[in-house]
This record gives sequence, structure tokens and C-alpha cells, in this order.
Amino acid sequence: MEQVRAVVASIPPGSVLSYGDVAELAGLRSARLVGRILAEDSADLPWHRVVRSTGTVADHLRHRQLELLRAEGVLADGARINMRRYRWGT
DNA sequence: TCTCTGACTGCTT
DNA sequence: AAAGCAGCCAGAG
Repeated sequence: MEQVRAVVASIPPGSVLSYGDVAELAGLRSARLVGRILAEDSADLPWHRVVRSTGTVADHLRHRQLELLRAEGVLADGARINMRRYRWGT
């Protein structure tokens, strides 16, 4: 999980990754594990740059996350982010 | 140990 | 477009 934190911390502003992407880059097989790790402690991480593979976000985070992303230039089309455009490394 | 529960994902209805 | 379903990992009771 140290890897997970390292990966998330390395996502540049204006870009996003899906939980699955982070899991893969960190050498894990489960996207859910990534979400669980962030849920425990994401205080010093740019957690808002991690979204679902579809570009949507969990309800309890939707408002705050989209707001933080908007501040970095990642504009959401309603409640969904344009992954084709903002996904990191593609 | 077993069961339940998610900041998830891809596939099929 | 929306809802169901089966894998997925680790912590809590």
C-alpha cells in the first residue's frame, strides 16, 4: 500500500487515474483495495485525482472532488469526467 | 475461521 | 441508459 500512496502522490495536476490504474501501477490486483486505502488515510495525498474507470465518482465525494478537479482545470461534464481526455499516461 | 462490507470493474441483460 | 452479478483484498466483529 506504500506503493499505492506513492502512485497517487505522483499523479500530476490536471490529470486523473482510475482506481484500477492505480492498482496496476502499484502492483495490486484489486481496485477496491485502492479505494479502501484512500478511505483510511488520504490526508496528504491528491486523492481527488483518482476516479472510477467510467469517470464518475462515489456519491459522498462527488461534490468536493469535482470542485477540487475543476480548480486544476479538469472539467466535468455534469457528474462525469471525460476520461479519454484527462486520464494520465494515455 | 466465517461473514459482511466497501472511495471498484467489466460483462450481460 | 440502467440494473444485476460475480470477482476482488483486507479490516472488524
